Amino acid sequence: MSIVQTLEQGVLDGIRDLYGKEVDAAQVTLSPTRKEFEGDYTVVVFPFTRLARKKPEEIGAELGQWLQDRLDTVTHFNVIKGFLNLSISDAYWRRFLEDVYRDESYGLQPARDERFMVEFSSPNTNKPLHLGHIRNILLGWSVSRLFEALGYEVVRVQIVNDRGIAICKSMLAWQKFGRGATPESAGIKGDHFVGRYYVLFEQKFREEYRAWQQSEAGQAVLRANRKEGQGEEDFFKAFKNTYFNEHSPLGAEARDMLLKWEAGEPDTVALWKQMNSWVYEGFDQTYDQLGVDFHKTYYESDTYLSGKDIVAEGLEREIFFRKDDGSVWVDLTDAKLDEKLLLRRDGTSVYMTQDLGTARMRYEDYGARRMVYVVGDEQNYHFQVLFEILKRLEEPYADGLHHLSYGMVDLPTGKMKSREGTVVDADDLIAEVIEEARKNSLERGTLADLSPEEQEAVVRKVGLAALKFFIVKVHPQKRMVFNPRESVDLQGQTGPYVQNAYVRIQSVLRKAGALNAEAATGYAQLLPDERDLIARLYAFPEVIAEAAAAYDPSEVANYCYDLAKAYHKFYHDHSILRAESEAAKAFRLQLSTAIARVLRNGMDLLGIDMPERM
RNA sequence: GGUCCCGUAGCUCAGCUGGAUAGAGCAGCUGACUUCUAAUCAGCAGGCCGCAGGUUCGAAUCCUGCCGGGAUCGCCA
Repeated sequence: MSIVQTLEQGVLDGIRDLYGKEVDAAQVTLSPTRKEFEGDYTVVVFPFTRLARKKPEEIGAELGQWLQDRLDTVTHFNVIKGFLNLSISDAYWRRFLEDVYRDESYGLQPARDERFMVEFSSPNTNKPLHLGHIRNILLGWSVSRLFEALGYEVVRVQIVNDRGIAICKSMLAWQKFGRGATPESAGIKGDHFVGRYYVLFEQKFREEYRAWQQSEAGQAVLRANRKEGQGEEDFFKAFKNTYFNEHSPLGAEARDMLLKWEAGEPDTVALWKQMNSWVYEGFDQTYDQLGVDFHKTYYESDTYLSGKDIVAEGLEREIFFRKDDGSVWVDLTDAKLDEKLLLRRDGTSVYMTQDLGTARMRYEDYGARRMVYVVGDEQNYHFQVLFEILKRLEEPYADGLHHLSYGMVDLPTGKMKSREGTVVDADDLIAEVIEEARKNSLERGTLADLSPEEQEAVVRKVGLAALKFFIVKVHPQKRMVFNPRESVDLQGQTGPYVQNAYVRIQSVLRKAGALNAEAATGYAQLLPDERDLIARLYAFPEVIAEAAAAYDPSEVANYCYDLAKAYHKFYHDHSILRAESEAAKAFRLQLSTAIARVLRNGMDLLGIDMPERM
């Protein structure tokens, strides 16, 4: 039984014994004692005043004495107002520390035979990854690591939107204007290369549209369709889609391309494969830079027709219904959701149809009864509906679905807008943070004796830590402001700050030589700072469990930061290698080793690597 | 307009299953490196926790209403 459980149980027993009353475990508030008071854990006794009919101070004193008398782990206590502060014995803490010291994988639960799927990233193939994807990827990766830490077998998947009109635009632009160029010939990363043609298409299309607006045909449409009081510019802005679909030669070509693709026309399919393969090469490089990978990639070109069988099945079971025009719907008004279209009247699927199909497909592939979708919060409603439908279909995994919804990433100047060119490119950003780390490292000169390759590895770890920590420390649900200047900061509440605590420990350990763990046993009287550090280590597994339960990596990030901060202070205030005794030195080395391990394991859950030096 | 999310220091964020005097970082000012990596530490200053009610021994935290910002609302994904 853990110390927290022991104390909780002790309080329940104590109340029963002292006052003859039963207390619900939920009424016991047990929290780490605040720094300014003496003690390790604090019980709030206010809730017991009513049933004991005594003053809080009195109850605190009686309960404290009761616990001290009966529990070996509680050595003394003090009562301030309604707060009972309990002190845990040094022996207990020392034993616990030894356990952590010996356990390489402290905090990680043993494997259990249960699969857990996490879907994240899920890019389109018409443009490179950007800052928004980075938040998505980091969240998805961390959550998958969190559940691995709980012992699940996690399957990481992405679903790539590789089809549709967007990629056809790129294909068409390349065909018309590319002159056979390749990423190699152009010296550009594949995803950026293809992205350029998408942009080029949009540019050519805009030119075409503008010319049309001035033409007789365009002006005639304007005269016939403009609304009362609508300016010419406003009209054409609103008319853009219609123009693309009904008037534009380029639009016609792009749609024609899509039809050919759907018909499986060999040349079109070959071109499509070629361009997408360029994109995937580019994505893989970016994923590699970020240190993430997937077990399985699903392609929409394989899945976009799926789900129709589920719709038919739902119709038969009268979970769905058909309207007079032939379209198929589900009525979720009794779950405070709307009616939702599942199949168009021409029998073609919509996004929801496809998602139903892929959900079942993935269950058939992996049998995961729990599944997390990491998708931006603009799709909250979509997932509410999707999950509700799957429940009504009584899919076996329906109760294990979760939409990890996250807020948009804004810039200090406002929203990212592709049209205004303010989108922060993922590759550029990664290069930038690494460059910043490199500059700082050179100034310090601490890596001078390492080989260029080793230096580079450190600089990469530091730069990426800055970027990743900056993003992952924020609660997913919140919109966040990404300040590029602050994201490359290496000081303060940052990834490198946490790394630095680890590096300091490694440096001390290198100088210490072989550790005589036996000697630590002689260190009887722990300092308050040492007790505080051990108690923090003690909380680690619980932090992981809570972060996983809340699908919230930021809890781990904040924990790591707090631990690193506490250690930095300890390091500053107390000498380790020149401790007052051999026992103290051995103990502090042991403590430092354990802290380094938890920092490394914790940051690993966030996808952040620790350098040995920096 | 309906529904959902957010609102804490100048800025970026913790704290939210109710508990002690609301915490960090950045920015500003002051100090600490011949001593284990100063990417560090210590200090100063900075707050009607959006507003107003309610519940409670106790509210940043729970409930209601309002204000401000954002997302979304049947054939885009």
